[in-house]
Amino acid sequence: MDKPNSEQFESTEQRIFEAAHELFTLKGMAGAKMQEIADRAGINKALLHYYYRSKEKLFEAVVKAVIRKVMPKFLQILESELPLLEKLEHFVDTYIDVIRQNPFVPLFVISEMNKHPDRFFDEIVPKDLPRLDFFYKQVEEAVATGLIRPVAPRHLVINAFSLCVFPIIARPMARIILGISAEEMNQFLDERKKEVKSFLLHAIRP
Amino acid sequence: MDKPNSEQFESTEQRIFEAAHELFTLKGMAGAKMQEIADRAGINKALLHYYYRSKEKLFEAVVKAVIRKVMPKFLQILESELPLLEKLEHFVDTYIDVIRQNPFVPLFVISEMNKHPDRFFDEIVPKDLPRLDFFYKQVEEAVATGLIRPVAPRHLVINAFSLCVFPIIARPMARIILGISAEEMNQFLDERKKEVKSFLLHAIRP
DNA sequence: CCCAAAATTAACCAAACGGTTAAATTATAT
DNA sequence: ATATAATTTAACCGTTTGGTTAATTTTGGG
Repeated sequence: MDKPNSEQFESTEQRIFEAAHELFTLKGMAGAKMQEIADRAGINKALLHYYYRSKEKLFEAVVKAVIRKVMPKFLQILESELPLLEKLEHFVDTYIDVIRQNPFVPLFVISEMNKHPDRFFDEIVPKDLPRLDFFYKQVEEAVATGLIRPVAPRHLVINAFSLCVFPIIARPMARIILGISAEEMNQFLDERKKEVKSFLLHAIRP
Repeated sequence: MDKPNSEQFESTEQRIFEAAHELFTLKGMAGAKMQEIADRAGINKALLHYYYRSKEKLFEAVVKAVIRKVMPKFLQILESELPLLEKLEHFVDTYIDVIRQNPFVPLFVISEMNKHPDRFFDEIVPKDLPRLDFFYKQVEEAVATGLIRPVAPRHLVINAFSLCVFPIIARPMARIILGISAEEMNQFLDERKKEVKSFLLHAIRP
């Protein structure tokens, strides 16, 4: 007999993980309840403890997976072989796209990192994260050849991240600051890729 | 007889509010517990319900006070009579200062706004928030006179906010991205005011 | 000094929570 | 087919949580 359930093709463990991912990113560790996760996964609550021993373990699994998947992705763009200006444009385009598709993930990561900084540095963040050595060198060379004005490479990185991430994760706050409707806000975010690229490149031109 | 307690000069209601403010901003609504708040305020748990009827009411009181105090402050800087470029520098200086002194408040506001957007727009955000009409006009004039290159005023506002706020609220994440120690991160944030001002002004120069 | 109102507390309660257990069901290999 | 292991469930347990109650203490005005 077939089960009456809908998603037959993922394993129970996967279903649990996805439900947990959804609710943890939406409500945080304390806000998401085990029963809720079980309901969303369409299984009994005891199964959560069968596959993941405790709430903390389940939470850690989600956080670890998110970080290990997302973090290297963007550092790799910065470490790629593209010319500096193209690279910055590519970074903005792909980063804004991904964050708009998963708007809750970055805020979740930032929040939980602030609540338990030690855990992250000790256990969760992968030790083999790409360093930005190549990118830094590239910036210094661009400064030396006069392609761009003198800028501190580390600040450039953080500025690029800030301009991409913040308006999306702080979307309701931005709406209030600008005093615009939800539709206007959507339009505003649609303009962002172009505006951020322009802003970044103008900021570093010689 | 004097009470053995330390802060004699604030009312009980104030003490409760401050304890709640501290714990809510630190742990969020779900993460902060009523007993914890009572302990920190040095009073019996029932007093929380005596002064504020429920956890939600207490939470709302804190959120409302924070927003009503912080939000107009910065919009007013943008609406002040200063010349545009000085105004932007002043904005960056004061904003970065305030956020570094209360690093958890903006993340708290952003998080809770994302969790309950409706409540904020309906109940919490003051209806008389300053509009940025004067600032927008000022930017357009500066563009017309050639003081700055053509920029979309609303994007300029959000860019300024992003560059100031994000590195501070995402401090642990920034540390990981940059791969630097806690002390280096402090130094990095110390450099921020100068760097952001420079970055902003270079980005909009003609 | 007295008394009514306000402030504060200890004890308690029901619901929600994370977690466990033992039994039942399903899958797997022989 | 059958025995064994893996999976799933219903029922339960102790603790924590937000909230209440009734009694006690403190306060302030007449």
